[in-house]
Amino acid sequence: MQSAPSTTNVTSLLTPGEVATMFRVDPKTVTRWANAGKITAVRTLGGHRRFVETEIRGLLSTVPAQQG
Amino acid sequence: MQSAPSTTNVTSLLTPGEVATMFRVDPKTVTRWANAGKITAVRTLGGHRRFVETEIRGLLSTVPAQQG
DNA sequence: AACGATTGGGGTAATTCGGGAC
DNA sequence: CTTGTCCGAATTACCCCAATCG
Repeated sequence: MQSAPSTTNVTSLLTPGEVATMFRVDPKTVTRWANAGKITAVRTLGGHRRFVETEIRGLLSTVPAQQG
Repeated sequence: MQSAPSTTNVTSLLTPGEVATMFRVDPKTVTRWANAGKITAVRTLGGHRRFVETEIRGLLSTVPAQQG
């Protein structure tokens, strides 16, 4: 149980394209998931979406074997 | 371009149709293999399956040795 | 202010899912 | 025992173009 800092939040955000690549789907599909509330989306000031890496990786279950 | 996050999972995934074409079988058959646990399947948030390319390639040929 | 690339939104075709039977 | 096809429904992919991102 490591306590994180207070004011600094080191949350890695992924772009729709990144998430789309991880799931092998179209970026538009990731947008659909966000609209459906299936994934948490952080909106930029311009309206673009950013996704929490930890959440995405958590959704990417089954832990496929590492290539190599 | 955004960036090249090293933390991003670089696992290549294939669609049922892709795997079906590689094995020269019906996509439905690939689904049966996944249901039987014969192959690892990663599900999208919509329920569609994605298969690990390395796993499929390994199944296609037991030993991907160099071939004339 | 300008540039290249990505994203968002809407709409339609293609693919995939799930079950049951032969 | 395994595979391919049928049906209905859901999900996904690709088309357009304007806006946003870095």
